Amino acid sequence: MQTKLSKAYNPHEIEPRISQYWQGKFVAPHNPQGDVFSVVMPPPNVTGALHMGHALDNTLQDVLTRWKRMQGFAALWLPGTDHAGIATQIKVEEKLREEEGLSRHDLGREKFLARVWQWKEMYHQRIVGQLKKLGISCDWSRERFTLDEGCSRAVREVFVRLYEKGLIYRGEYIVNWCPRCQTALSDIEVEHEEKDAHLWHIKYPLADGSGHVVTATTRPETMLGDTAVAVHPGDERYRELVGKEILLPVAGRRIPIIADESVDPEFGTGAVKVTPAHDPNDFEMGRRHNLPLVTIMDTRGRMSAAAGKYAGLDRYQCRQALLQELEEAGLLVRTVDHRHALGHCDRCNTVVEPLVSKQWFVKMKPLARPAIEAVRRGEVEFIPGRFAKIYFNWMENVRDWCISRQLWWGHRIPAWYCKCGETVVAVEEPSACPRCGGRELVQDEDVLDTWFSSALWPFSTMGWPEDTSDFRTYFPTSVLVTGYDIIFFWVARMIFTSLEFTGQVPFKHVYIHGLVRDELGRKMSKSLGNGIDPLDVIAEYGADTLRFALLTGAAPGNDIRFQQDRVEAGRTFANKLWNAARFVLMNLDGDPGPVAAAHADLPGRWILRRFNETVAAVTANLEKYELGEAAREIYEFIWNEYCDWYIEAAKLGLKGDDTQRRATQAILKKVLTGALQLLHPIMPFITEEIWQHLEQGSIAFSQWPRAEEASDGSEFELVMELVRAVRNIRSELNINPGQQIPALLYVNDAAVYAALAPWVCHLGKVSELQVMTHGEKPREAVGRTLSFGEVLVPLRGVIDVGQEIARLEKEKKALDFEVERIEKKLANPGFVTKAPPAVVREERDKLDSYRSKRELVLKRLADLRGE
RNA sequence: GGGGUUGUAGCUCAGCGGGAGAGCGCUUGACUCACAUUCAAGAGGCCGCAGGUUCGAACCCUGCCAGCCCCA
Repeated sequence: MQTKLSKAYNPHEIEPRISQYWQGKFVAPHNPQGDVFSVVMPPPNVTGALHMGHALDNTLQDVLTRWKRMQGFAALWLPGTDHAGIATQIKVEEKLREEEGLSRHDLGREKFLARVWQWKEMYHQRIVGQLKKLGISCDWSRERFTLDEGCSRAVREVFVRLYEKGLIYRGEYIVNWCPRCQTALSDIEVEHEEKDAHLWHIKYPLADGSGHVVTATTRPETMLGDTAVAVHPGDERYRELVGKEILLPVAGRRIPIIADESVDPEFGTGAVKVTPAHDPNDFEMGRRHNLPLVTIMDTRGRMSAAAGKYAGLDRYQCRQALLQELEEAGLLVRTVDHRHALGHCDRCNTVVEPLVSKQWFVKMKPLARPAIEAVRRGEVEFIPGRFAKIYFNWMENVRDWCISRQLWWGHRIPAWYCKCGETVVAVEEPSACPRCGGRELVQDEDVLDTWFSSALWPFSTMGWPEDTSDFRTYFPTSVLVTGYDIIFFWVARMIFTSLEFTGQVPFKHVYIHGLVRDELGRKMSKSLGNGIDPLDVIAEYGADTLRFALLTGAAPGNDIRFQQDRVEAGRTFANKLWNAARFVLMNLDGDPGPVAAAHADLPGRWILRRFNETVAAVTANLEKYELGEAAREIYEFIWNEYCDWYIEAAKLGLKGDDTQRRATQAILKKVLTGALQLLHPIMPFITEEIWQHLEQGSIAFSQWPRAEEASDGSEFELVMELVRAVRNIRSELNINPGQQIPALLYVNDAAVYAALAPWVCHLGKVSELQVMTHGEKPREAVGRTLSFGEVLVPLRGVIDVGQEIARLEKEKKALDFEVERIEKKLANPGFVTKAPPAVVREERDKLDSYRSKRELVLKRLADLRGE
């Protein structure tokens, strides 16, 4: 036998070759005519390798992009990577410490940055290689990096403009500080974790010696920085004491008792110590009451000189020592178990310390308002829609964004300070101070939050602030595809920066997906060691299979469990398709030409109709971003209809005369190539490979199939019903699938059904199908009631009439139930008058069908019982 | 405390107003000339619980129970 394809599907032979073939083919047109589709890739961090989440995210984008490209859109998918400030810096610092025992300070800023660039080059290469293995069709000629020249220019431009508008400011505020990373963090970089802890009740004596107040705190060590004690103004217990003074134990300072609405009288004792320099709420309270800031901790979480004798101790050591001293002094009233949330650095998991320091902030309220409205008006649409609620919830309560980081790896803040006290904020380094003319300007040491540059990604990558043709053509983008975990970090920020600087939304749709979890539903993480490397899966099963596994069986926005079973299902599907193609190729001799509708046989007409219905269904699902449903739809068509029914039926057509043979070949080919096209966005490699055995050029640039009006072919469904009935009987009688059996078909119109006989005999392994309208029915036969008649398989000697009677009894009971159910429904006047006429008609048809089936069953029962 | 989300076949999940579905697993039979990574037949579900809306509810609404997530 001569075949053009190997017997089993082998992705490892195909995928690298096809990858090579695609090289450079997905460059988006410059200045295109017609409709445009554009996507910017959420840039992976250059910290390390890609994980399953990236595989999912990029698969989704690739499906959309390939589909739109095939639909004839000028499609741009712009790739890139993110410098990932703090994450990357930590990695390089770790490496430096492990391999050379050096800190970044040992190297100095310049040399350290050179190392980070080396790291970046290496990991960037790796990431690009991984993305290519996934088979994604992005435009590598337009690849960007958040720290490249263009993006950096955009960052400075945005910073300067916001500063000039008063939307960026610098000031001393309390921020989240990571004592390990030695930098400020924004609110959302802090992860809250519930932990069992204690609430300590501490006696604070009044300065006039007339008594004391008991305060409750979870952080006794900060009492050294207390500058007040606060109670609720309406709290009768303490009314008399407001305005008096406390003599702060240990520190020996006098501090006032104040009244503030923010104190919860129900919490603890109703009196709280106020430490404006070490607690965000207290900081606010301190501003309201003009309390001084007493900072008693340094940036490493150690007690500072202001902590007196406790100076130099770690914050937790200090806590223990201080509690002991209070205990001994009889000031520790009681210790209560208490559960509360503690903030942790999302990069290194160290407990974050609220600290007062000078940082840069973005004023959020004025920027958030238009961003909320744009989503409310539907200019940006979240898919699924529920994620808009999450967005609103955050945006409406957003606080100012701390954007400075005490790191080296990132965009240096474009602010310069002069000895005269002047601050210059500019896109380019100023040569002299505009106020005093001094030339010794020093640039701010800090860099910007990574997300500051990410926020500009959809337009900075298109060339903004220049008015480039890409920017004019491809911005705003069509859709952003990303996970729900970064709606706040990224999506929200892109929307407001884009509205502020381009006057347009950055994307029309936001397609949100879930997280990829492990087989047990746990988050994949390094510490658990349960991560599955997408490259391992590709190495074993191929990228198509991985993509298929990620797409199927998941609803938009929901988390996915990554299951081995699903991957294997993908592989068997690929193999199935491969072998279907193999069959077709084996049975084509040259190009069969276009389908001649007039010569299409019954199965041919049927599969053409089903193909067109599938085109419509797959396309409609893709329009709705129901990618998993689209995948399921094409999967079922290929496997259950094309392979299981049409190919089997076509074997008969191929044995016919030249006309029949040619017509069958044409349909086999047309439906296969069409199905390949529908599947191509999902499984690009295998479809490209098979396509090239059948057609010219690349499937990636072929035209997406259109649903055409096709001949009906629905009588083939009668064949299918009949064949299933025969197989069913065969199974009941334990007859081998290979053995031919005779069958008798009783129907109203013999001529119509006699035409179906060849297909029934072929597919059902029926030796002879006798079609009749009346006549004696053999007693020793097993039957099935059909929607259009009755089929009997007569086998003298093998058949137990008693068993057949029992089976018929059972069937009668089931039909009685159905008939009764529908009769009741139709007897209900409410149903007949209020339900849509089509539904009522359907029910009537069903009733007729059940009744006539029951009739047949009853008659057969009577016959067998000899009544 | 606020917001979100999930509860459907043994497992993992689709479906989300008019006759309960898929993959895997399980049972039975078959090496049928594209494919045993296969084919055929089958077993298996008060669609979390209780109310409500509706001619009709697994699907919409409310409450409850159980789980998960985010924010404070």
